[in-house]
Amino acid sequence: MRQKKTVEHTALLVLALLSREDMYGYQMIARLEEQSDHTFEMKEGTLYPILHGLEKEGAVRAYLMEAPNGRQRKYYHLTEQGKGLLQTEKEEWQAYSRAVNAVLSSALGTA
Amino acid sequence: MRQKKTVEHTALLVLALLSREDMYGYQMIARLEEQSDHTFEMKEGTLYPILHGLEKEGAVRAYLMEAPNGRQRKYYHLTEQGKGLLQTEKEEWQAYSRAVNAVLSSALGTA
DNA sequence: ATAATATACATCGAATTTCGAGGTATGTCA
DNA sequence: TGACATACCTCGAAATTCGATGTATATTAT
Repeated sequence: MRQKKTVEHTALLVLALLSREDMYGYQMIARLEEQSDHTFEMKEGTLYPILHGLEKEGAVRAYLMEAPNGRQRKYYHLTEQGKGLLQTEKEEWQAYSRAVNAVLSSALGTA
Repeated sequence: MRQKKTVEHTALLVLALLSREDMYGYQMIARLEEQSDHTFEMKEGTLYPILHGLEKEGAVRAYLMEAPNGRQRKYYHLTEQGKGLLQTEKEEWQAYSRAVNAVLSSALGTA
């Protein structure tokens, strides 16, 4: 049904992660898993296209950096525009979440 | 990324509505809109296929009833099996919601 | 009386989102 | 040297929702 645009919460999660620090893809998957207590297991086939989309929109900026061991990593940085997007999507999530809970709380006690 | 099965919360909303009383399709759309403070605007093209699916699964049972004005309506009743499904999906939603909030709360203050 | 609107059901193709499977390459460890 | 983890990527398939469209009946306005 989705309110206006989308309940595409995956991008929201990525933006939230990047608001703390620059990160690379593989790292995001791991962070999401720990921070969500193993509820989220985002797949690479989901994440990479999202990152590319956010980059195209100007919400993130990518740069290559070498890890201490010599491996090449692609870090993503949240732009000012991305911060705005995060704010918007966060509010959308809160409205969505509030609405689901409102419907649920009027449901009869399934424990 | 979805935890195990699905974040298909639409069925959850329908099941929650039916836990209170039997309802017909058109009524559900209206109830969802008011109970969610206009956040949800479920479309008929979304709802009817879901109802048919839930019926095939045995979560709801349909019956025809004539409205006081003579119009024919198709009411849906939540079965015992449907109550079990509601319970399961409710728990899934709670885990999902908790996880999103956990990631968000560790994000930097976007107001 | 008639036209417009609201109610009420339904289906179908298109768009969006996510996954699963597969591919490439490099670093580490047995 | 082979196995495994890290790290990036793409593509087709599956799932979900919407928009459009169709049918039919009741209500309201003209």
